[in-house]
Amino acid sequence: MFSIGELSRRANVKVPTIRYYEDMGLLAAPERTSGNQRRYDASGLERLSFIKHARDLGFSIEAISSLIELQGHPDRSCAEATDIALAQLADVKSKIKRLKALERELTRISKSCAGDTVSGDCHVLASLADHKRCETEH
Amino acid sequence: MFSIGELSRRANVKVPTIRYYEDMGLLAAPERTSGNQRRYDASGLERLSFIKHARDLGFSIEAISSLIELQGHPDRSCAEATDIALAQLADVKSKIKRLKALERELTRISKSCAGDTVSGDCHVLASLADHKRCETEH
DNA sequence: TGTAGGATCTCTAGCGACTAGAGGTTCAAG
DNA sequence: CTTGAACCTCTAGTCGCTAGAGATCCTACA
Repeated sequence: MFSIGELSRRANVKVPTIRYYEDMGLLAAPERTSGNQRRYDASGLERLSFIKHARDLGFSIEAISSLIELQGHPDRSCAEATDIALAQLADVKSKIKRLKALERELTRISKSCAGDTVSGDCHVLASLADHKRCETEH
Repeated sequence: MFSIGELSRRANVKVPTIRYYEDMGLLAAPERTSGNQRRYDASGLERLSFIKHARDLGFSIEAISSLIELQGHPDRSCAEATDIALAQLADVKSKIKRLKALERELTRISKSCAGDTVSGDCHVLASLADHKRCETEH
């Protein structure tokens, strides 16, 4: 049995975040000492590590809720979990696509100025003012 | 002179967002009719288009504030604008890098399950539970 | 056993960049 | 002059935390 601070160190998740996950229903409310402090065991750490890993991979709290729900029903099809993971993958892919378009445009805009002019004649500002100067869609 | 709704259509920015930009000091408070409604001219549209384009490129409100400040002082060096653009580019690049790592991991995780098992034996859930199964850092 | 002080508790508010809604007023067309 | 769409301000909600206040608890050391 260990404290919330110890759990925080072991899972590498900040203390207020742990309490937030409990409020959100991701983490079961643990036992308390007579003085009302939380005391966790290995299963609490395991659960929190799951959440942390999923958050690191960009899953929303809601998606993680669904995944945890599924864990609690080992008889249900794993296709649901795969669906959630695939949706997350699609989301990541579309973000990458969009960011790459921005990268191209920002590279072009940044290069347009040698840095030796005054801002009244600045191509960076001009490029931002006028979308038509853009070479790709974004 | 046109209304906020007309400005919204022309710049493709929602009405409440325009008012929000005004509150944040990005957009100058425009003239008002005797009935207290906002009336914009071409310069308002130009300014809002600048803001919209910069937001689309991922610049923060704060960064846009700085850029607008610079526009107001055409004698100052354009190097500041370039710096802001380069910082934004660096941010975009690092986001791409991180998302690509996630993409690899999510692809692997998603593929690990054919979808015909029950969740008690689901590799997606197992992979999320155990970071050590990951092939790359993320 | 007393005490110091770090850890914990709950609660509220703030972040960024909006978005939604309530309840009221104004504008423009017919 | 009436109708109703568009406008006004204000507050609260979104997501996933994070920060702070003020109070209580736990533990190690003297």
